[in-house]
Amino acid sequence: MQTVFEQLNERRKTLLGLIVDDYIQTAAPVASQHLLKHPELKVSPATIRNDMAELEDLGLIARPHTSAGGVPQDLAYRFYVESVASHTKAPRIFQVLVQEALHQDEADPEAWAREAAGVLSHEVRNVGIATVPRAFQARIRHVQLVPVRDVQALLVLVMQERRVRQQRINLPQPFTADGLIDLSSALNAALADKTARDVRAMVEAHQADNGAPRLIMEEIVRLVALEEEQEAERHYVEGLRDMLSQPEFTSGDRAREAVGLVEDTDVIKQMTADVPDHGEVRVIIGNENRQEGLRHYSIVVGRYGVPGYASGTIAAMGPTRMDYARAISSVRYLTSFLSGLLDALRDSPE
Amino acid sequence: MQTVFEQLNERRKTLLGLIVDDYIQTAAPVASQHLLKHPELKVSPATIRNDMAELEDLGLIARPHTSAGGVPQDLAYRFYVESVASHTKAPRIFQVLVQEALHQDEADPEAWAREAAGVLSHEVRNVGIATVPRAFQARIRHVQLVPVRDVQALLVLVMQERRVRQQRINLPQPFTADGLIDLSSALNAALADKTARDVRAMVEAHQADNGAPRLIMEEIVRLVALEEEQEAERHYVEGLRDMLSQPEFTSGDRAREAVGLVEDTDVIKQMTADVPDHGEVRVIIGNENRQEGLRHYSIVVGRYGVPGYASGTIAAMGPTRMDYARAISSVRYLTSFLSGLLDALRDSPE
DNA sequence: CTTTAGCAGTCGATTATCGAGAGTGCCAGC
DNA sequence: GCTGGCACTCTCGATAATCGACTGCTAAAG
Repeated sequence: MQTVFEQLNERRKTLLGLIVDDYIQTAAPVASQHLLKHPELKVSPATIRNDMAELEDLGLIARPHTSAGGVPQDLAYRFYVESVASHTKAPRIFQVLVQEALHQDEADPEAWAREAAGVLSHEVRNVGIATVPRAFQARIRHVQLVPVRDVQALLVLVMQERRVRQQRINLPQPFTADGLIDLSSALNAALADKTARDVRAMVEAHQADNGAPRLIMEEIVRLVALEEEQEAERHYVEGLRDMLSQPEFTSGDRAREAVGLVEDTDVIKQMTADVPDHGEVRVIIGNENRQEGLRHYSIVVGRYGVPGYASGTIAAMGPTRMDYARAISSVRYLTSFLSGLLDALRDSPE
Repeated sequence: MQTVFEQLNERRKTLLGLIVDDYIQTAAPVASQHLLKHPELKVSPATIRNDMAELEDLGLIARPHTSAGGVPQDLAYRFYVESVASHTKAPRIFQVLVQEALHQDEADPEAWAREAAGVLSHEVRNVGIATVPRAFQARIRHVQLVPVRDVQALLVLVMQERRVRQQRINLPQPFTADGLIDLSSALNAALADKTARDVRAMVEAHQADNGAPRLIMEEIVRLVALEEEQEAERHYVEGLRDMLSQPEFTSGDRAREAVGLVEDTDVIKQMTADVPDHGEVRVIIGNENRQEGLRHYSIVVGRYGVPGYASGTIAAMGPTRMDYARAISSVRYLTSFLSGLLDALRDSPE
């Protein structure tokens, strides 16, 4: 793949970059005459036409019809992302915006994710997605049973990285409020700092036991396991409206298709399932997507978090003709900023 | 307004009903010849044309152009809703569907709302909206402080109708886990069965006090008050995709407009703000909407709940040409079913 | 071998025209 | 008040024509 780009001389590389730039901005096939406006190109339109014919042969651009301008193909975007877009920095204004949006909810990772998705979608004028950070190995920090009624209680789990998970459970026998508090204390002593695996081992060690504690511990195992599973990732999706204002969605059919994709939680979940390492930003362009339906979309996805502790995902989704420079820099900035927040959360006093 | 309908003789009334019926199904202007298929009308097409001219004069139907069929206006839908649509019963299949969907989450009003919105949207092939039930006068059932870290805790409030509200709060001084449990017990003893007003009075009575308890109680007041306020209603919105499959949204612009409306939480909140009494179902048609943007939409909204105890809202939203009979019967069935669930929740053993 | 100039040719988009078909409005008669 | 009949109107789809934008190619120059 890389060899394709190596076949290009310098002029053709800059030409390709300019074509992608133009197309990203105008959404219209780029004509050779139009490219003359760029001062970098000190050649005649005929030369440009020759070069474009070459780019077409290499599969980098295509033409909607015989006498039309060039439209970048997935491969051209890949080139653009590798050579141009990755070196951009997020604009200062965006940085300030992020800081203001996220410093409001001091220590609430759930709110961070929501805000991040919103800010990102606005910035890239496409869909923004963020998952709530999830622990690598979920460890229990605190357990509490809150009475709801005598045979039902609310099980509140506070995880090591301060995420809170709650679940109503039915009790096998009535409990008084005091009884539950005692039970909570006992559970706490036994379970603090334990992982799902630990708890499961404890449950199995006491096969003979039954009654309330066992039932509750099984529920705890289930919740902690959920915490560890990919499927359980809570995510926020914002800015469908922004994406639909892009010219590729003027047709009603395309717009409807996009709504279907975004409303389908499976699609979103898969999108955030296979993410790069911390700090890295991955760009998935058009056909590189595994999912059929995303063939005309690109995704810029990054992971934030603290290695070995907790991590979440930030992604921008839009048509393949999206502003990669902006998307990549925005996602990168958001991941590093959120990582900082998470890190501070971890280091904060016990 | 009622007088307009009184000017119509029986035949014209059934004619109007049939026109609305047809238009709801086909989304195309209804021609006089097409109406002949209905056996109820034992007259010639010419007579029908005369009658339709009359309906047009009264503003009940309009024609897109001089030689086109009739399109019902808001007023005609109003007539249709009053005279026809209100008497329909929800089909058995739908009832079973609702029962299955809602019996899964035994005693979780939050989940009920989510499921209800989804089921409704599917049934009416439009957007379904449901709010989580909210107490009339929020009463505290139980208070619990769960340690998160030494200067931060999770305040969990269980309300009288078993809704759970949680909020992280910062503590003015470090607390141990045991200290928080003691504090929780004290708070519980003092606050069980109290309303926001009660708590506020207690706070004011102890002006001199300060420190943790006072701070926490102020937070409790805020939360309980939120519980009582309209703005705090959590709601679920489902089925945008279904609505966009309606023919009025084939144009990209219309589709985009709809997405904007649904993504705008303000619009949804206003929609569920002014609701009818328990058991009643209100239909708001086109221009009857207060909000400019909803001029071409209708909303079928109902309240469920137990009077004097708690209530929530169920609504279907779609283009004015929506299946009112189906929407009204579905909303009515859902409200009564959810009311039953809530009632059972209240009567359940302490 | 690369670049340039010029020109013919291609294709999409827009506009115009036309005919068919659907459906109404109205008039005259029952 | 209802009906039959007929002329008129308007939309919709197909076809054709024109315009303009751009390219591809060829041949000459660097």
